[in-house]
Amino acid sequence: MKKLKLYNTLTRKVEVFEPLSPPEVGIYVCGITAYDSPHLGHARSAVIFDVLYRFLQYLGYKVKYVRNITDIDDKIINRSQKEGIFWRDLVKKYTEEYHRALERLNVLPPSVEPKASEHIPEIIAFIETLIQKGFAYESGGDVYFEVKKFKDYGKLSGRKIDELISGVRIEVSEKKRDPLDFALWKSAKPGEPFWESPWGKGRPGWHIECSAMSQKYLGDTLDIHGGGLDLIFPHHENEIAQSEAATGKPFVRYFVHHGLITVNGEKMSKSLGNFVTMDYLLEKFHPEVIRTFLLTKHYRSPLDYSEKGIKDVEKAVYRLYETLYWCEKLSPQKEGLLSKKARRLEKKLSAFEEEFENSLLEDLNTAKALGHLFSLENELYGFVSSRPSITQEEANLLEKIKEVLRDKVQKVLGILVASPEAFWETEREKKLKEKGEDFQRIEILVKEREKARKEKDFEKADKIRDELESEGIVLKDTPLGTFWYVE
RNA sequence: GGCGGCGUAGCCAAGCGGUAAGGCGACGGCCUGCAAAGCCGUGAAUCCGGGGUUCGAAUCCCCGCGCCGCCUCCA
Repeated sequence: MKKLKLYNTLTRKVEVFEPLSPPEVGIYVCGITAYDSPHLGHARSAVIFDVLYRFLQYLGYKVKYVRNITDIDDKIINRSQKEGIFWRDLVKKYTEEYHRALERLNVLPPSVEPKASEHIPEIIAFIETLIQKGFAYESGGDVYFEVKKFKDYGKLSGRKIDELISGVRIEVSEKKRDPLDFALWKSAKPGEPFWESPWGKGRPGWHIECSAMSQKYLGDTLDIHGGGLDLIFPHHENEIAQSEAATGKPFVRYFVHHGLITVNGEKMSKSLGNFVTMDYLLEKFHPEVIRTFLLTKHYRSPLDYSEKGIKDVEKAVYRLYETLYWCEKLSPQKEGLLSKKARRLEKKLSAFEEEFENSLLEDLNTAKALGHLFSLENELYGFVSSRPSITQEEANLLEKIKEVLRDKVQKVLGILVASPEAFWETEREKKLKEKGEDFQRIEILVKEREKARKEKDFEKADKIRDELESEGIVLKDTPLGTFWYVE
């Protein structure tokens, strides 16, 4: 089996990935807290780990992928009280919105998607273990984890306990023995949702659910634990403390953290108000364009969002689909071997097969993999757009290319999954609708112009072309006919 | 202040010690009824600045400058 290299936040190095018991791999990823609409950042997280999930399977691993949903916490309670909605209804609404967006982005569902509220017994049992082992204490209906008792605290984020103590920004509570201690269980105030527990009515703290649920579904030691960079501290640090204190075993072998989406260089977030919701983006751009955009940069780097950035990627994706469109249209009409150009294409294809895989093996370098894809596409486009007919051998080559695209690009990157016909149909209609244009009318004009050109009525043909151009419609005449798209 | 990261062509972005992928855009020639597209080709004397290590550095080390993230909920 080929070896994947992954950057491990625990060691701050790129390491060869060796699961605990191959070919099984257990992955746990922090999903969302369902209290508001998902934005591009949430989508990036889901898409990155989706590619990891797919690629590990491609390499031959048997992957169990767990991605949780936090469905009970302070933000959810606040929001539901503010809006006067039952908290479960609020969670349902945003979870559905999240799922809808991911489905359109062709993100595979995880093996399990556990919710905190459905694992209260496991969470309570976990907390009881921590109390028994002396790592946690009850205080006025709350339960806290005593950070000082866990000597490895800070090993993930590179923080030292003494330095953290001087930090004054941590919420101080008289119930805590130490400001660093964090809540495992919070007692319910009147009107708040609650569950019965040995410490009275209350709800779990945020960090404990991941320790309890990951253990339930994946065991004491996870092969991979993922999430955004912003979760390193305190969330993942606290998870390590809880889980290792409870089991005495290493919690995670590889911590994988991705970079955040920025806008003008600043983190996209609710508090800055600079976020774009997935509903908005999906309305505006084809899901594959968004997915491709999210893969154009290495997962650990920040990705700056701008509409221009997505537009650039859209053009590249358009070309990909135009190429595929012509591929479908070409059929063998003559005997014969490969032309010089086709031979070059053949070479490019075998280079691509190797490079594509190598790129992903190197710490999941999707940006590089896409680079190779575009390079192959360039050669393909040149071949396909310049000839009205091909030979049988050349047709076989095209079939081979399509097969490679299916096996690699579709399967692992999760893009180029639409049929070219369908892609262009939805894309043209959507863009025309935005402009208030009628699809049929454009189709008729394009056909009329083609007819006029055949009859050498160039005056009429040019008039139509000018008219369409002024409406933002781009025409491309090729040996196979006229192709058009909306800018 | 502590910890971490980033700075590569007009814009986006790979590159991780062996002589600068790819995308968007630009330019020249060919092709074309004319454009677009296509074809062929051009484009970073050089990787924020300055030192150092090395036969060799965008890549490693040191010092600056600039930007960002985390240290509080956050993908």
